[in-house]
Amino acid sequence: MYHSITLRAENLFLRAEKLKQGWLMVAQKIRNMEEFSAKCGVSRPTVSKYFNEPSSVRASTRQKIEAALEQYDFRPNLYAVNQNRRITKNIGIVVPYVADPFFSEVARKLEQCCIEAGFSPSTFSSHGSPDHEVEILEILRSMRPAGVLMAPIGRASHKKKLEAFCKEIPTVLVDSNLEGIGATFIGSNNFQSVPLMVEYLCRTGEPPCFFEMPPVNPNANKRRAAYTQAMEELGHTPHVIRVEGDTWEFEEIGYTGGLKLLNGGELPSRTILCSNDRLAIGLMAAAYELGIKVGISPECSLRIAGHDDHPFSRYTCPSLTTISQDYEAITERSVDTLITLIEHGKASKIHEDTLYEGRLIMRSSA
Amino acid sequence: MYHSITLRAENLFLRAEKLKQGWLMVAQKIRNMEEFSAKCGVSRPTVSKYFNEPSSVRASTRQKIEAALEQYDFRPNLYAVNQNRRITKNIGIVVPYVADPFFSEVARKLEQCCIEAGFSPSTFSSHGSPDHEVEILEILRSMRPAGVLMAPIGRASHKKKLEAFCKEIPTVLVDSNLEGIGATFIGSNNFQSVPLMVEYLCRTGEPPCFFEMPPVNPNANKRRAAYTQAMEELGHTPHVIRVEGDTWEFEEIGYTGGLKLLNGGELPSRTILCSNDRLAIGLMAAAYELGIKVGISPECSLRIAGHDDHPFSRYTCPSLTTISQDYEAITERSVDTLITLIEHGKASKIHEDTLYEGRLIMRSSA
DNA sequence: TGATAAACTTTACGCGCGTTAAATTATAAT
DNA sequence: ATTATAATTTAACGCGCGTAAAGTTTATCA
Repeated sequence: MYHSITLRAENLFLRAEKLKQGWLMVAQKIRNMEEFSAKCGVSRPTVSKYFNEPSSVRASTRQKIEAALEQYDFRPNLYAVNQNRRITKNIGIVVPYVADPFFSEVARKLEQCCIEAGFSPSTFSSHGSPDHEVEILEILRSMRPAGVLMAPIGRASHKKKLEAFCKEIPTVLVDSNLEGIGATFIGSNNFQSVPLMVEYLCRTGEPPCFFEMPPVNPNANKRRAAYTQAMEELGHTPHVIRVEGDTWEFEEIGYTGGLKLLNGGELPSRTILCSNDRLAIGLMAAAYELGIKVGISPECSLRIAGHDDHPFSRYTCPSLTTISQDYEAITERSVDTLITLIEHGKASKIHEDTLYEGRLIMRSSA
Repeated sequence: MYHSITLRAENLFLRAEKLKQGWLMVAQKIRNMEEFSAKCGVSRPTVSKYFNEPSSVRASTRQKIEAALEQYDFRPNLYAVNQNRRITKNIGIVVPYVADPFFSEVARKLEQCCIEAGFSPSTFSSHGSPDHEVEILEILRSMRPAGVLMAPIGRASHKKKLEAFCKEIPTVLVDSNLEGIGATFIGSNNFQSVPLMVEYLCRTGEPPCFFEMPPVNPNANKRRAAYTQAMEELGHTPHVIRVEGDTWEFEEIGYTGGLKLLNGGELPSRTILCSNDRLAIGLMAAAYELGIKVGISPECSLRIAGHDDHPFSRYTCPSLTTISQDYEAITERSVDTLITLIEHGKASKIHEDTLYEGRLIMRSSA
């Protein structure tokens, strides 16, 4: 939408300015759209129109403006623009914990989609703290965004404040759903992905137990429920192992919990399905430390599987068998939905939640 | 002229408001500072002063304002504020790749420091693309930030554009230095940390060879040089192994490069020092796949060490021996430096670059 | 060629706030 | 109580741009 100035053009300009001004070595800066429109030979309202939508002006006019843009380095003042537009072109993106590679990937893809759609994304991380999440909402409100893409922390989120926020600003929930909050929810279908994994594990060895931490978000709950259901449907007894921990340091939780579990000797199954990859990574570290071989090969005594296809799960030792969420589809669909919501108002609120299916990624840990 | 019109309209509005308040007890929405100051019983300029610096108004006045703040949630319009302030309270943060946990940690800490100092950070990730890095600079310029904290991509960065940017806006370089660009540089001292590791490795086993990818940034170059120097000082012959790859998927590069290397059979040493942890993680995955035992215990045939203390390196199998950079010190110092730069102008440009020392983290991989 | 629509120019208002100067009031110190 | 000082109020301007209305030019098509 806005045009960047090439370095070459800048240098040419500087040279021309120096020649023109002779003794004054100062390059003339364009201070505002008024000055710039004078250089264009086009009126300010037309230049304004151009910046809002280049195709809305005549081709000949556009050429004049773009020629000037190459010579003079001008961009409309962001704050003046946003103050005067009844609605900004900003989209807020909120993730619960950006240091979690899963969410940094999600954030990256969301950003990309927003930019492609002509919006300006601003990404925030709640850093795992519900208070900080609420603070972000405050900041967002002061940004008057056109809409918000939000992956909430989950169970600990301050739901009433979220709800109030969503009523004010079009918001699409991503990854983790909070019933009745936001215009729509887009995420993955745990009741498809988890049974897929359970079935695979049962088919290839001992039926799995389920390794989880206290459910910080609805996904965790759903995954446990999906596990139990799948096991029962296959005629097996489900076993859920819960470990303590309420931080977002999932690897640490999986590691310390894993040490306890594996030392205890009362393992209900030699196949462990973890509620997410980060937990699995911690558990694998614990197993390694205890000299327990993990994997599908005959000499191994433990199988471990995860969920999410964490970017590093490809490089664990052994590589982690997991479920891959359809990042691309989820992020694209989220942005699309939000934009129609922005453009067509709440009329399109009829949107049903969208759930994408996960893919089984068979590697060597299970 | 138009003020009278505004005032009249406002009176009408207030009257309507009184009616409404008598009817229903709905908390009225404040539209601007004018309205809010009326509710406070304080003049608008004073309220304005309060928001810029609460301690600059009398305690009794502050109480009035804060009492009103509790009743009517009002925040000054972000865009109007920033348009009118000669300089904003924004600080731009740029990292080369936010999906790299090292940088997401750095970004998180930088954000935190900025907030504590009363500034509003905006974080951007170059996503490993120099073009995108330049685009971010354009966006940043339009944000008129008070200053910028920048971890550049490095070798591939468009240096001239960075240089031009830094001349315009106070910028502190973090993590990766570009000679002559920016006001100061703050990072860690590779010529201390790498020798520390080399010495440790030599003392406890076979002197290491150095595993690196094409140096994407000055750090990589310095680490190699530091390795070579340290080896020579200890009377050993340095061996540098370079693997190909120009993306930011370091694990993948380490993995494929590692497979080739370890299959080749021409390994110069059974101890490998990697130029960073992510590369080491990939290499370890390759070793695992080839059935090569990594670690310090007697039955292992390969030692691998990294650099950076990547959040995940604690949970690799085996856990990764590495160098921990002093994140806290680096980020705090960066923000401090930037703020003095902002407040005292370029007068304080005398700042020398600051290098922090790394700590040896002995785990079980080497 | 003339009629009509489309694009443009001119003029002007308003957004919400920072900021300043002068006048006023509150507080502290003598 | 008087004075000096600090804090506040009042009034007003300007930031840079979106936007609207009315008049003018340019393009389009018969």
